[in-house]
Amino acid sequence: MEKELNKILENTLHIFNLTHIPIEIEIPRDESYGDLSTPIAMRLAKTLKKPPKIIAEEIKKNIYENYPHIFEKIEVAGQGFVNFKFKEEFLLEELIKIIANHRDYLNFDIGKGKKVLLEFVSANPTGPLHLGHGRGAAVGMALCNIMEAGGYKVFKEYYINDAGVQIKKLGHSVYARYRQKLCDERDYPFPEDGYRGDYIEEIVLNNELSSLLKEYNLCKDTFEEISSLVNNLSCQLMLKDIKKDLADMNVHFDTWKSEKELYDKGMVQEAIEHLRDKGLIYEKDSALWFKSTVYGDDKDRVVLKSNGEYTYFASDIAYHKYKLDRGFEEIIDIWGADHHGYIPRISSALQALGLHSENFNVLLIQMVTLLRDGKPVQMSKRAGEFITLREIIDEIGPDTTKFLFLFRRHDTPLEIDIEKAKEQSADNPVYYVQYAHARISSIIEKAENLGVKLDIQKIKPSNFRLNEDELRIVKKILSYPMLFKSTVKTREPHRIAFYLYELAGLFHPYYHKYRVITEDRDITLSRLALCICAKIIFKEGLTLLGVSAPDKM
RNA sequence: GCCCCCUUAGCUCAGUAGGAUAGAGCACAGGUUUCCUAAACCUGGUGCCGCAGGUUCGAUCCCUGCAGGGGGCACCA
Repeated sequence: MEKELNKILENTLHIFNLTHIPIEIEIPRDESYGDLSTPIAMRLAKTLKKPPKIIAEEIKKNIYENYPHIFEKIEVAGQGFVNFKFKEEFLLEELIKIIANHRDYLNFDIGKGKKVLLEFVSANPTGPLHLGHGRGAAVGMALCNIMEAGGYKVFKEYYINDAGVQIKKLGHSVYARYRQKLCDERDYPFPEDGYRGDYIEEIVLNNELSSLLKEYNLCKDTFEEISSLVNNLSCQLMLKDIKKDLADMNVHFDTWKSEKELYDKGMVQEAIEHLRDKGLIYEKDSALWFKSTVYGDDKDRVVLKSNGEYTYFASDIAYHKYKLDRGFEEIIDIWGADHHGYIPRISSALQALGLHSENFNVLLIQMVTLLRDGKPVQMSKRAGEFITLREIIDEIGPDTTKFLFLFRRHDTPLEIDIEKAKEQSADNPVYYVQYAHARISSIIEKAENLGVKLDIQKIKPSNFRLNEDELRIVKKILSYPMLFKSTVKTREPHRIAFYLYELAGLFHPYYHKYRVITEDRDITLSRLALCICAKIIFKEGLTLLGVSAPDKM
């Protein structure tokens, strides 16, 4: 609907010898202002040196004359808005088009095949995923689906931080627990900064670890002797759990990139050399520094410490270089909001490597707090007391978990009330939306059983009989493209979730007020068409969010 | 001290890349089931959009300052 208006406005402005004018179209707040509206006359007032109302009148007159079959009413209002009300017939034609070819309606070519690397979750494999990771996973997966529907080519990658001291701590913790549990050495010292969570014990008691270490005598060999083996195995087992959590959330990655591999293949050194060749690396206090200030960072950053070790930032540079080397044109990283301070330095590195800053985007994911009985559940990672993503998925199910993660802008803190999430009531938006889909499915099924079937080839707008409530739903459905485009542009998946919630909020009352299957054949077919369309949208939206769209509940 | 984010109805939050008279849900009160799924629906009313300036035809939205809340500052990861 907005696409047609856009074209019409473009043609109209062309008549006035105006080309390449950005056309804004919006849905007016108040229904009485029409279906769509444009403030274009106010925009043009300056260039044309005419009052906006005069311009608006000219636009109105012109469109009225040339497109009498599309508009019911065109009005000039306010300071110069042009408000459009479509003819019912036009709206219904649009509806039929959706049913006839919904892929065409739901997919867009905003990205024009642009290759995007989307990196998300990337949690250190030193413990189970927590809620924040889950939120990042949900947002990442949804964003990927959305951008692909928007014509981008998106690759999803998980970066495994398996090279640093954290992995050593993990291995050391596992080793110490092993001595304590399986070697009868209850007093074996546990590393002070080790990981104390129960999951360490689970790794130790896991038969897989024991069997993999059969050839070694862990009770005799010192940690130093077998550390690399234990570190590695612990990391592998941890990753296995992480992969399972993500798989159960239906989150999948195209590639899992290991940090350790970057070192083993000399890519870290290579990346630093590359920057050195560009004159962006210098030595100070026997350390190597990257001139990130050249690209707007507050201060230069160390890449090679004076003790000869690379910083975490060094491997990050190498990793992001690797992203570019594979030909990706846009880099999107999804991070916890506590990492926001890293944006300038990574952005600097990418710019130094030749990427324009607008092609690097970071989505920051804010904290998730869990409420039980209305009170926040205290979490402390050091003491090993925290609620894992796994526990929440098991308790409230993956669909609810994902939807709740996506029912808020990603950069604002989120509270999840676990009692409410389990309630499966109106407090729980995911059920509200899914239920609308299930209800529609049930209606369509019933109609089929009664032998009522919509023949899309034969149906014409003149067959339709839709009332005011129904037209409101039709318009909401027809506004999907606008919503979708804004979601792609802003990279804010929550907009889809809110849209679906609003659509469900129109459908449920409608369902309650009217019956779809009636004695009147035309009315039945009309309403059925509306239902089929709504179902297409619910299904699409939920799928984009990674949430299931059940036919029965 | 410096940087980032947040501040909208009693509560939780939207607000369509600057538009018209700022919206939902919850909570609270009352009601609805012979009917395609009651996990639903209907009827009730609320706002110094944190404060103060600025930009302009127009600001909840952009800029500056201030206040309150959260997060971050490293040759940690």
